[in-house]
Amino acid sequence: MQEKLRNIEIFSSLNNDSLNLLARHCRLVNHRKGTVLIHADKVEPYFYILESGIARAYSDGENQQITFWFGQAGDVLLSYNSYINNKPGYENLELLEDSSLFRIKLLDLFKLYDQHLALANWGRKIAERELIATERRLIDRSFKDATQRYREFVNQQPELIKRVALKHIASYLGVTQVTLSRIRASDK
Amino acid sequence: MQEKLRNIEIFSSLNNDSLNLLARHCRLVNHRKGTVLIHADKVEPYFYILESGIARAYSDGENQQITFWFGQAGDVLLSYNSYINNKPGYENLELLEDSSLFRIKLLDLFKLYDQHLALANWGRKIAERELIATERRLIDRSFKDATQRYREFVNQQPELIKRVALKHIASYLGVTQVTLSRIRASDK
DNA sequence: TGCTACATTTTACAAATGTTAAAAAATGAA
DNA sequence: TTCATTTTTTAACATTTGTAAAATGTAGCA
Repeated sequence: MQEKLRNIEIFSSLNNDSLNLLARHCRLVNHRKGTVLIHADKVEPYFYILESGIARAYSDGENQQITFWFGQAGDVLLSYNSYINNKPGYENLELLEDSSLFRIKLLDLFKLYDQHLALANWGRKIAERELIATERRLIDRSFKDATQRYREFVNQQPELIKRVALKHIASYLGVTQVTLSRIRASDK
Repeated sequence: MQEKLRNIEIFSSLNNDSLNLLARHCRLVNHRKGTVLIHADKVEPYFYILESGIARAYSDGENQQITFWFGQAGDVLLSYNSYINNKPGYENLELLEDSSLFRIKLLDLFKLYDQHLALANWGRKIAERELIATERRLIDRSFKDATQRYREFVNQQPELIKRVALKHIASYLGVTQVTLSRIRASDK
């Protein structure tokens, strides 16, 4: 198992001992496109690391769903809200393609955090990294208009543009699908 | 020092030993309103915990500044980008009132993270908590219009409304000051 | 092939927000 | 207080984005 994990960027800061500890609790599972791995209205017992495939995190509103995160191979799929507050939250996690994932029990992760310094710091860095990315997106909503945000998304996430439905990308960028269509039309 | 720290909510999960370790590196400093404690174009050597006063984090654009975070007594003032990537970033931190703050050298914090399990987990939880708050704000930008965002801000942050200039609150909410004025006018 | 469901684009119109400039109000210092 | 500065509001107009509905495109399947 640890050979497979070793290839994933997010584990590169871990030495072999720490990685083995994680790997011991790790199981490789497959799920089909459309599977909702994490439900907003439940406290889910697992977190995942994408081995292959694409996922999105979304939040349900009255009339719409907002996609606020995309995950690709190597990314951690984790409902931070349910995991920190031990309560159902606002995050759903859905697979947008048939995927294979490493699955780990959250209880095991917590135990590792409480026993193993390197893993606690690894978990800290994952959250910090995600925080910076989210903060930047929030700032970009103010600094950049929808057209700029779309163009940068195209440049920075060429894989996602190819493989993800535009309706999801529209809500990720903070506009309606109609607006996204207009942007794309004027970009030709 | 640790008696003072003990009163701060963010330290409540730490036992006395851990808190003492932190307190040993902690110095209480005072700064005047308007002081920029952390500059986006520098790698700053300290992080702070607000003892009293109010602060904002902002990012500079060509024609405007975006305020993306407010801090009040008990909050951690930290440039995550500079601290994670060890590079200048996008975050400025300015005091909006005369303030007193606990100041700690980031190098000391890093050492503590690498040596002390409880503190590493403490740092992890701070980042995770901040991540959830930021994620929610990003989602709210899509789900709620400016009027709703303003009203919720008023309800949830009554202190900030009283003490912070509206121009900063406008940019925090993701609208121009003119729009915020209109919302306030129609709310009477 | 033709049917079905779903995704995307287009259109026309409405609503929200931005821009610019100026006036009014509030703040702070001498 | 008075003056100068800054903040906030108001106004008029431009632009962007949203909404709803129809048209078109696409993929899978019987």
